[in-house]
Amino acid sequence: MHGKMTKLNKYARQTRLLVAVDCIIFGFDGTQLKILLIKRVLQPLKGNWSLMGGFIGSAESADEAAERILKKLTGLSGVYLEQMHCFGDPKRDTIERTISVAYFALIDIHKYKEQISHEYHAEWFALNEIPKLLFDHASMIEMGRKKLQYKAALHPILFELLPAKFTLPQLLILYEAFYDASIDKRNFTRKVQTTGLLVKLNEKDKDGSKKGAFYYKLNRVNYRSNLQAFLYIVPNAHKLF
Amino acid sequence: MHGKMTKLNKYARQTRLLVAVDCIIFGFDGTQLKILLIKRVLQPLKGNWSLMGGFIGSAESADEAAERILKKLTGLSGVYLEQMHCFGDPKRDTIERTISVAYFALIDIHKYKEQISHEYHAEWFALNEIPKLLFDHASMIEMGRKKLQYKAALHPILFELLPAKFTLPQLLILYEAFYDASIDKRNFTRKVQTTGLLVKLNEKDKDGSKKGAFYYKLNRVNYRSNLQAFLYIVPNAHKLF
DNA sequence: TCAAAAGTGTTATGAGTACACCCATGG
DNA sequence: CCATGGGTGTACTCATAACACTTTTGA
Repeated sequence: MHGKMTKLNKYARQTRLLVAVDCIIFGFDGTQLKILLIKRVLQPLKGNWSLMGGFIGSAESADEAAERILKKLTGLSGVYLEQMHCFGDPKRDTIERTISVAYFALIDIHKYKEQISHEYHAEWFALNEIPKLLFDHASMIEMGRKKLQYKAALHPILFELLPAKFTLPQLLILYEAFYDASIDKRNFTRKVQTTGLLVKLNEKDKDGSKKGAFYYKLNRVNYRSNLQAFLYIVPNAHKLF
Repeated sequence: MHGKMTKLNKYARQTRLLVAVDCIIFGFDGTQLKILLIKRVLQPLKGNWSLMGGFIGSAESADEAAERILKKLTGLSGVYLEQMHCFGDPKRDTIERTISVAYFALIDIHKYKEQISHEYHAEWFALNEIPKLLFDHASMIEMGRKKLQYKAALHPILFELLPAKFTLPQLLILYEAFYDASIDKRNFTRKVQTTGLLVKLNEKDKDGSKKGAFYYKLNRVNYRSNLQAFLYIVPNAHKLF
């Protein structure tokens, strides 16, 4: 009994399945946290809103497929992209059984705008205004929101949603929007400052006020080494869940 | 252009893949954290140690497949089982490309012993004595260990590794073993007691000492409602990562 | 009686929280 | 000069951490 023979015995009679990747793409427009959805222009299921997704090709890994798909829609690569969960219900895809590996991506919404491709009829939706979605995409988004809330309460990943230069008031608004809570300005800025993640720039954003708010950028070195560390930026984080 | 037609266009030409589930089964023997591995007795790759796994059937979800596979090896159902990560490298399985969804399970090692099936040549291995493993199973275990350490630092899930009745010294030893650290007994017991997760029984375990240690059991109601809450049982949890 | 493990209380430190006023500027 | 948003300091509270002795009992 050689390998090929046994492959027939053990592997060959198994069912092969379609395997897809779906991307939950988060962005922040300065006021609200939003998700990028596409509208299907082709059959099947034309007209349905859905997450951006696609099948895993025969020579690519799931991570590579997610990057490819994200790039196809946004033009962006090298952005924060994390595998979230594998959705395996046999009835989740109504056309043919498909396993889907959901990823979530955090992007700077402004970078996206420059490179938007209209081919997919993509639109940003606020989290509380998500339209009816294809298949189980609504539960994917719900899980994505929860997991991101969980993770961002412990780790400084929301910076990924901001441009390279941002102000402390912008950062505060982002956290307040995402956790739907008002956060004390003084405690917040102190906490963020003591993390050592920020570098103050000699430049002000005068858009939001007459006085202007200083721009900051990330200290990328400290950022990378602190991504795994617990940094409780959100107040009362331990009571959140 | 109707649905069937488009299914041919869009779905039909996609590659279908084998999709498997692998289970990282953790147990605690009173001294060490261990993982249950099986030895393949058939070709292909006979003699290799590996995680317990199997292909996802055409009518079952990934979660159901994981439960089925866990039950096949341990005889146990209703145990703690959580999806961990989907491993999708096209070269990870050397026989045929297979996507694998890894799960981790926490079981009471003593329950298992009663129902062990010798069919799979299963053995428990301490985490620092894992033999060479099939495919990418070593990295699955490594990720499993890390994720479990992370999660158990925040949530009281290690109770799943203990029998229904356990003593505080046993619990302490479990945490010390898992985090390879010595933990202050007084702080530990106080912290655990104040969680409200434990019910003290009027019975002592006299195995470990002459004096005997009181047995406790879980308050299942509080346990379930606190699984999502942050409970920092491990000291210096925020410096761990 | 003694060895071996179980059980328990106090103090100190530091992180988190609550809270209110001055600053800078453009209109 | 004033309205608007930006920026900062202090005191209190509570959770965590450090630390050592007494109790029980079988051999």
